[in-house]
Amino acid sequence: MHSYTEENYLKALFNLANDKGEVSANELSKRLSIKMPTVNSMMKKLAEKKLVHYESYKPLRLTEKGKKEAGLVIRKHRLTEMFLVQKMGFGWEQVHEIAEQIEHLHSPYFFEKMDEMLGYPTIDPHGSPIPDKTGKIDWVHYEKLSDCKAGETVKLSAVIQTTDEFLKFLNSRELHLGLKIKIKAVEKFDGSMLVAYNKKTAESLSHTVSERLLVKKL
Amino acid sequence: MHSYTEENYLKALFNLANDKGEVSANELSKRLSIKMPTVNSMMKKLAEKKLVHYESYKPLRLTEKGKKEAGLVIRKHRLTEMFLVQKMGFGWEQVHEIAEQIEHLHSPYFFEKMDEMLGYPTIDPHGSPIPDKTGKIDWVHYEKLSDCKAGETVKLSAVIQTTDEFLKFLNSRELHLGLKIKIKAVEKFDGSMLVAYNKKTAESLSHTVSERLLVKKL
DNA sequence: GTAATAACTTAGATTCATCTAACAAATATT
DNA sequence: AATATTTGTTAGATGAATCTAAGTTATTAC
Repeated sequence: MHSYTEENYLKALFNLANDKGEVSANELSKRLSIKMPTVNSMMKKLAEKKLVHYESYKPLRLTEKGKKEAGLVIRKHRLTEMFLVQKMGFGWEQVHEIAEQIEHLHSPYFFEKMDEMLGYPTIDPHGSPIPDKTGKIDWVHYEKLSDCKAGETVKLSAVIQTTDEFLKFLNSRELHLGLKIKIKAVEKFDGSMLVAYNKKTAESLSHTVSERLLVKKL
Repeated sequence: MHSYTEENYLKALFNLANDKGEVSANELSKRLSIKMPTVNSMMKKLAEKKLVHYESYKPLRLTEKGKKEAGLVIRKHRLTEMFLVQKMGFGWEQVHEIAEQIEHLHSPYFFEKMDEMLGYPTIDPHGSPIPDKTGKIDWVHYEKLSDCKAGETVKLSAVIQTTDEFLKFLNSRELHLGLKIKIKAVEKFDGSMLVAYNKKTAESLSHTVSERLLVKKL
C-alpha cells in the first residue's frame, strides 16, 4: 500500500500528464505546493517502487503500474464525489474537498458499496470519467465549447478545472451538465460567445469560461 | 486542529477512563499497540497542549478540553457507524474499521449532513451514546445482563467490546438491539445463563457473553 | 522490610515528509 | 556564442511519530 502522500503525488502526476504523458518536476511542485527538492526526492522514491520513470534532468513519466495506482485513487475520488452529490445531496461545488480526504481511505467494501448504490456510474458530477476497477480510464472525447462555431448546437457534457468559484459561477448562470446550448455568435477580438439555453436567448460567455466547458455536438 | 495520531490517543484515553477518569500509561500503550516511551512523550506533548494532566509516575487524566476533543472524535466515529448501517446497508460488525478512518476527516459539513440524514441519532448501531456537538456524552445507565437474576425480563440495549467476532456471534444467535430476553436460570458454578427470546425457549449464554450485553429491566 | 517485578522515564536512533541554501544543467535572451 | 534565467539536484536540517536499550521509581511478594 502507498502512503497518503505518495497517493497525492501519483494523482497529481496523472492529472498533469499531457499528451506525451510527460510532466516537469516544476509543474508538479507548483501543483502540490511542495518545494522542488522534496518533489525530487519523492520522485526517486517512487522510481524505486517502479511507479515513475525517473532520469536526471528529464521530464517525469508514470510507469504502467503508476498509472494504474493513480487511476485507482482517482476512481475513489470520483466515486466519492458522485456519492456525495447523488446520495447525500451536496452541491457539485462542495464535494471536491471532502473527496480529497475520502479518496485515501483503505476499505474496498466501502467503495464497492458506493459503486453499487450508485448503479456503477461511469462519470462523476463534473462529467469526468470514473476509472474502472483496474484503474483504466475510458477517455471520452469531448470538445471545448471555445472550439465550436456560431450556429452549432451542443450539449454541455463536462467541466474542467472544477474550482469552487467556477462551479458557483456556473450555478449562478444555471449552467449544468446535459444542458443544450445554441451558439449564436463568437466575438473575434476576445473570443467571447453569445449563446442561448433554457429561456435565456442572449447570454455572453467569456473565453476563459468557454474553454473550461466540454461539449458534445448535436 | 489535532493530528490523526493525537486524535487516536485522545480517543483511547477517553474510552479507557475508569470511574476516576484515570488511565495508566501502560494500559494506553497496550490499547494502542504503541511502546511505552512513545506514549510517554506523546503524553508530554498533549500536556503542553492542555489536553492531558501529566505528572511523572502518576496516572493520566484528560483535561476538560481533552475530554471535549475526544468526545468530538467519538461523535464522528459513532455518527459514521450509524450512517454506514442505516444509510449504506452495512452490518454492525462491518462498520468499526471504516469508521476508524472516517472519524479523522476534517469536514464539518460532511458530519452535519450525516447527522441530519439520520435524524440526529443519540445512539450508534451498538447502542453506545453519540456525544453531542460540544463533545458531551449523555451517559445512559444500563446494567450488564450478567448482573441480572433469574425470572427477570430485560431489553437488550447495547453491547460492549464490539469486535468483529463477538458481533458475528450475536448475529448467529439472532441477538440484536431491542430484543426482549427472559432469564430462566443462572448457573452458579460458571455464571452462564439460560434465557428465552424470539421463539427460542432455552438458549445458553456464557458469562463472557452476558457481561458484554447491556440491558434495561422491563 | 528487603528483594523481585512491573511500570515509568530518559537517551538516542530511525523513517517519513518536509524545508533552505548552494550548486549544476538546460533553456532562453540578446 | 556568451550571459542570464529557469529548472533540477545535492547536502544537510527539522519535526513528527515511532523504536530499542538502559536506567529509575513504584508496587508486589515473600
